[in-house]
Amino acid sequence: MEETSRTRTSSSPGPRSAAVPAPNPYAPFLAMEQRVREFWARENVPERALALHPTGPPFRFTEGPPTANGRPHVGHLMARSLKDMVLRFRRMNGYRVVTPMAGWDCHGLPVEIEVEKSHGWRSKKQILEYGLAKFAADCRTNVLTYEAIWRELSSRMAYWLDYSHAYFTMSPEYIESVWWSLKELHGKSLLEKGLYVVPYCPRCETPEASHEVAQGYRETTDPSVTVRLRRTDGPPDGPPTYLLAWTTTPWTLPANLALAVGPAMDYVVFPGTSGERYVMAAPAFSRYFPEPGTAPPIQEHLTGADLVGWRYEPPFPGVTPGGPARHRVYAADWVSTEEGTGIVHVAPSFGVDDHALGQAVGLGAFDPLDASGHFTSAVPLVAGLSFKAADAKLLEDLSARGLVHSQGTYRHTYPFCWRCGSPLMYRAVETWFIRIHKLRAELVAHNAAVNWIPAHLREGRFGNFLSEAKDWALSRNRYWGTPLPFWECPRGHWVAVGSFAELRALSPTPLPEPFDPHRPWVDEIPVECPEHHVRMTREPYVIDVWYDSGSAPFAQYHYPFAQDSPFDPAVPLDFVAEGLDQTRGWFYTLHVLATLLFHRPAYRTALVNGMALDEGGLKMSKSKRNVVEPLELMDRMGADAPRLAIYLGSYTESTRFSETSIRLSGGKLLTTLLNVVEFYRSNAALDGVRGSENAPDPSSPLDRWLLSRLERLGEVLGSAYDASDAHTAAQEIQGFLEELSTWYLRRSRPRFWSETSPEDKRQAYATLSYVLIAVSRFLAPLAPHAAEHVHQVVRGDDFRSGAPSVHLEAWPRVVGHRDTALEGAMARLLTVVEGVRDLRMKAGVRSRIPLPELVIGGFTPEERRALGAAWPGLLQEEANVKKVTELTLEEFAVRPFPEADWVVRAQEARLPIALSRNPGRELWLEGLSREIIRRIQMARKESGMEYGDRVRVELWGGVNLRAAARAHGTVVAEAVLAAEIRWPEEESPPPGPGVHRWDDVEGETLVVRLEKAREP
RNA sequence: GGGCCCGUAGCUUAGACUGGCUGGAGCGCCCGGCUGAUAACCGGGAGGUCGAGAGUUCAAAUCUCUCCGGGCCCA
Repeated sequence: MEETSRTRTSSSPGPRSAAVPAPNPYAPFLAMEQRVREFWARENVPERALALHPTGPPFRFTEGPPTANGRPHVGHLMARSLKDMVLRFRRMNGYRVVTPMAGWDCHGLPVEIEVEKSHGWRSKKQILEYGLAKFAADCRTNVLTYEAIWRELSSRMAYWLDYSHAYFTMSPEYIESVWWSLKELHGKSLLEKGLYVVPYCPRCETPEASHEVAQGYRETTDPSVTVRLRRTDGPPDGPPTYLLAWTTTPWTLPANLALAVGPAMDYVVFPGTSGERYVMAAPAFSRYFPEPGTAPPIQEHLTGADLVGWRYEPPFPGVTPGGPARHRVYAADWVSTEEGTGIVHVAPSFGVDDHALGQAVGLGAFDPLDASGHFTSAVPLVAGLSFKAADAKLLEDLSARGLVHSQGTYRHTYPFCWRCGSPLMYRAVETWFIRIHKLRAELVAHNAAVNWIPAHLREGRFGNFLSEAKDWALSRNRYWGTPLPFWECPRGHWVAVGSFAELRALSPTPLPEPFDPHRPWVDEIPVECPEHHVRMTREPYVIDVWYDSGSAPFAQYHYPFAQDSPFDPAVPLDFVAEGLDQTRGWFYTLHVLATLLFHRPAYRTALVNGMALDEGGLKMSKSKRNVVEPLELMDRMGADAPRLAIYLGSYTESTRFSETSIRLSGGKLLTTLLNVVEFYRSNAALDGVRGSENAPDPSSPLDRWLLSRLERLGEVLGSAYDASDAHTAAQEIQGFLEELSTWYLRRSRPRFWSETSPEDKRQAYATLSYVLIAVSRFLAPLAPHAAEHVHQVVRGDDFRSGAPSVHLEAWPRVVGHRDTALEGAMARLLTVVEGVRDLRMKAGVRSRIPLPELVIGGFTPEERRALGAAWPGLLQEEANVKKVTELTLEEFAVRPFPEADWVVRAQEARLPIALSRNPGRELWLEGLSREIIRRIQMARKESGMEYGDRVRVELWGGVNLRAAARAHGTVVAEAVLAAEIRWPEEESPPPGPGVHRWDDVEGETLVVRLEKAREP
């Protein structure tokens, strides 16, 4: 890494990091990725990769469209890393990904609100004043605000998507497909218009769907009030009796039309301070009067059924219209006593249960609010006030009239508009509904076939949501969206239009060319009823944007209108992946539409990542200033380190994101890999070797072990990737690289420098290059840049023009290198190696000094056979001993090892070892010669010599050092590439450049002076 | 209030479905070593009430229940 990175860093900083001159520890990553990206761009690798295997089996995929006017965050980095992993693996295995098309979610409130903000508007009315045509144009412009950033995110992290054919949910073709689907649903009688109580945003003046509401729950404090309502049909001479009702929405009290009680529940009657009588549920009584001494006496016990039919005076008499059924007590099974008084205030316009009760007993509706949630003149006291703002004034008035029994505040979670933040209200409005509940059973059945990752979602979060699937409130009283394609005839029926051709046929005038189906233009088309030949009007709504994105699998292809659509209505997608927040978002709408339209599951596999948290495990939010910007992260660390960190971590759970954690996981793996490759590159360059991907057949046990280990890795990876399990894949690769680097390579290093065993050297190169090329493919789905780097460097193509890319290569085939016996035996050998290190430390003899003999006992004949003839040599080098003696367990047990000469490690009963501890003068001198080598190497490095430079060396030292150098002069000269080694006569060296001095080399002083030798 | 997920060493995690050796590894830390990958490598060590408690069992990190803490979702 060192040399190459030094020359490359100058060109590496991206546009954002250019301002920060501080040295970046990830410069090697950045430099590597920069070169790779340039290569990809020059060779059009992404385009070619996406076009691979045009006739291969399809792997069906749909990219979930991000909202095009929002910025990407780290969560998208997670989801996209996972998607990329799966798609790359499939491509490597001959599949045709259908299709890696990017997509944009273009419609809806997010866009409208952005445009409203840009104009500084405060209400929906201002949109109309501005003009719908201009507004739609503004929305269209706003949609792609962040397109460039999204493209950069994809490109920078190497998530290869086809952006040039991206689908837009606002395109006429897309909308036409959505219209087709709506007509289908209409044909199946799954669409219905009616009065439904829905979550309603008064600021946006539109209902929201349950999956939208799910985005916006927040903790909030509301007033909590208990009102007393006087019974009007009691005995005329008795004291007044009051029913106590509790609410946290005082603004709904003017709309009160009834009270509800639990018919089987117990109620008590107790006296007030002025002789009046109160009624509430028995469990509530003990909550209202927790101190036994202060509770009033209970005068009477009643059941709920006793109360049913009572009449009472409404909280706002004269304001709320009366009626024969109104302002009476009804029985309801949903009344609870856990909160409030067990007597529930019923406002049919503002609650699901209230509405249902009103329908059942004929209460009708009374809704004193206008579309924006402001009181109309129906309630003069608060006319013009918004519903929340009216709370205080209404309470004041109730209090003045003596109707407030008690009040306080109530802390609870309450839904707010997921886009504009206004508190929502539950409100009966006229809306179009998809009657999902009718198909609940089918929804649940199809879910059973989905391979959820993690699996618990099937029965858990997603399954629960399905089993109580609510009808889908589809219409929105807004402007920038797919218009609802239903036209109403004045004669009282309506016509669903499923295509532009149908619209054309119903219109006496030709459609404009080109036709934009958005509002207002769609509403300018005159449409005639085919039966009655009168002008029809379109239902004035647009539809929920989530319906748009849920339509992506077919609408992105303009199905069923396009001639060459790859969409097959009978077949689910093979794969989708998004964050956990989409469980009730996109995953849900995909599932619902697939079931309703095609009667099949939407996808076979759904991979769901957890949420991205900050370093301390907290949710990222702008206000906490703990948001990690994915592009900034990659500018600093590159893409592969964060990607690997994602895979290595437990991404199906919430995951912490920080530079530190990424450095320690993904960065570490990457460093190990790059170091191994750099070792290979620098040596191969010196030896003029080019990597080969032909399967080698080496004789060294180390090589054969590595090949076997590689093949085992391939097997595990194959099944892990096949199961979309990036975590296992990444951890396996990490483990393999660790063993490759710290065992195989450490032990094999001398083989690459050998000038005496050319065949062994050739085999080492052949093995290592073969393995690294395989690793580059194993790694390609996870770390696309690093994989390409390895591929280019090891094959010797080195990014030249026309060089093949790893991302156009196939998954490696199994060639039969597996040798489990060898793997087992090597593991045993490793325990011996560790044992020798331990013994050397106990003996106090450093590794550099050779020792005469290592005795081991207990290798089985099978293990010996598996390791082959060469293994004692392996051990000899690793242990730095002159002789390895093999004994059986029995022989080892009876052989004496006197402590003066031996250190023994016998506790490993099945593999005992003994090491002779006294080197003797000859071996000690040999060790000393290696001390000299090491010092000269350090001097070489400090002097900035290149690996291949030949040098002239002058040495000064004591008698032992001289003796060592005399005995091993040739070895020393070879090792340090010395053209000449001299021991000058002068007592001490002249001062000057290239002089290095050590004062304690085994007790003597060593001085080295170096200079570069002239080329011979 | 309900549902789902998570909790293993300072950090990242394996083991949990299918109970069984002394709960394994990497990073970090301490001691020592090594030096043609060097912000690398090797040996040794300290560090764990497996969130807590109860139950089932010859045996529980693992199965069951309760509780605590965190996250997400719902009402």
